[in-house]
Amino acid sequence: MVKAVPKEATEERILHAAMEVFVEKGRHGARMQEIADRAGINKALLHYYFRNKEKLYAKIFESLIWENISGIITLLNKDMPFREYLKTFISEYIDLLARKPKIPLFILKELSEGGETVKRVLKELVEKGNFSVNGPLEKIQSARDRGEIIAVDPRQLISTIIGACLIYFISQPIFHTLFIREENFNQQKFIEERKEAVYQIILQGILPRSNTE
Amino acid sequence: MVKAVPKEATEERILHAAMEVFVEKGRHGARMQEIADRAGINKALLHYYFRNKEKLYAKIFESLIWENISGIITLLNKDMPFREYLKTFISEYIDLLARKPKIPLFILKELSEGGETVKRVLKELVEKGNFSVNGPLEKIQSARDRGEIIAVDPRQLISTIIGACLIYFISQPIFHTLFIREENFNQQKFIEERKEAVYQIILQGILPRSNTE
DNA sequence: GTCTATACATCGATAGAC
DNA sequence: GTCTATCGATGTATAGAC
Repeated sequence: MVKAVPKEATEERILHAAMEVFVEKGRHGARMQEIADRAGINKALLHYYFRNKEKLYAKIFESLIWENISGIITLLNKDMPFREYLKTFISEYIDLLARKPKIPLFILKELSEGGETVKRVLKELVEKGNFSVNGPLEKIQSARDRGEIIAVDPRQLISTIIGACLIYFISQPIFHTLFIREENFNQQKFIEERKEAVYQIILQGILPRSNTE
Repeated sequence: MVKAVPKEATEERILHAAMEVFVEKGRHGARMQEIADRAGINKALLHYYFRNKEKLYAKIFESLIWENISGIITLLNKDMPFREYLKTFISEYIDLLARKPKIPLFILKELSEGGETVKRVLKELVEKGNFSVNGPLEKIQSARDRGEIIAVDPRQLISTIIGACLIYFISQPIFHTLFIREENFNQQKFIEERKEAVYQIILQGILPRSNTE
């Protein structure tokens, strides 16, 4: 037990480097050489730990999509009064996106290109993961039954919320190009404002109205 | 002038094939061989028309992002009463997405990976394109001044609308996996419902309320 | 487990005939 | 303009020493 560095050190370093490179460059743009370099090893060792690029990619994609989906579903399954539920979800999901802004675009693009590996992982994810969206769907349904919100299709509502949260992070380059003129744009501040803006428009959008128009 | 097929035929076929392949496989996943095959020619001819892969890619990316951005901005610049404006934008933008669902994800991913070519094209787009979002921003501002809608940051509002329209199309595989249980899900119908859902939640979200809570 | 050296495959690009 | 054949570069994967 003299070793200060645990056995897993190398494997962990590889996985960490691989995740960076795959997310930055995509499945095909990623180079084994670059992954090896960032992990501080050589290519041969990559193949010793993970037989080939495909298997390494699968590991990375699997862990990223798993982490992401379960993260969102966990947030969607929290139990609290509806308004607080909505506010908390938006706030925490945006925090999550701000921490790792490039993950969603990576996952979505890989899913849409949909090679065999991706399809397999997605299938396994559903079978093993036991991810159920029934909780959130029922939650919205019952808020609607209690008259807290108006009649909406829960799937539509969830789509809108997630889309509203996501858009800034996936469109950041084009958004900044088109909308930002300020020299020193305060991104931190904008993100905080975004939380409030999304919450307000969604909440007001589904609250019942006493006055008829 | 005996030739029935015009000179441009080959070049057009190449561009068409290249667009398909680049959009499906991405910049690095695309293969010159596959482009040649789909265009019904051989690799050498590809290099005869477009010196190399980079230039071919640039052409495709350029035309796609130009078409897309100017499409959205054109929709955003229509002149009509605010409610109708909102409804029309959402409806027509979703129609546009339904027609070419894979383009946005392609553009967003390429932008985020941001190689030199992409940066150059984006820069040229802004300089030459003279794309101004001032129109839409002022439109929202004045609707707000007239009291038709409540006080909102126009940039936040536009982001929310676009995110809400976009989300279904970019997340289609995962959305279907998680939310669709029906054997014969009617996508056409869902998209039509989506238009109405987005319009309603956004409109209600920004309408003034007479009753205070 | 980790390295160097190298085999093997693929792909972008070019030469040269027609 | 279009083709076949081939080069050269790059990238994945393996052999074999330590």
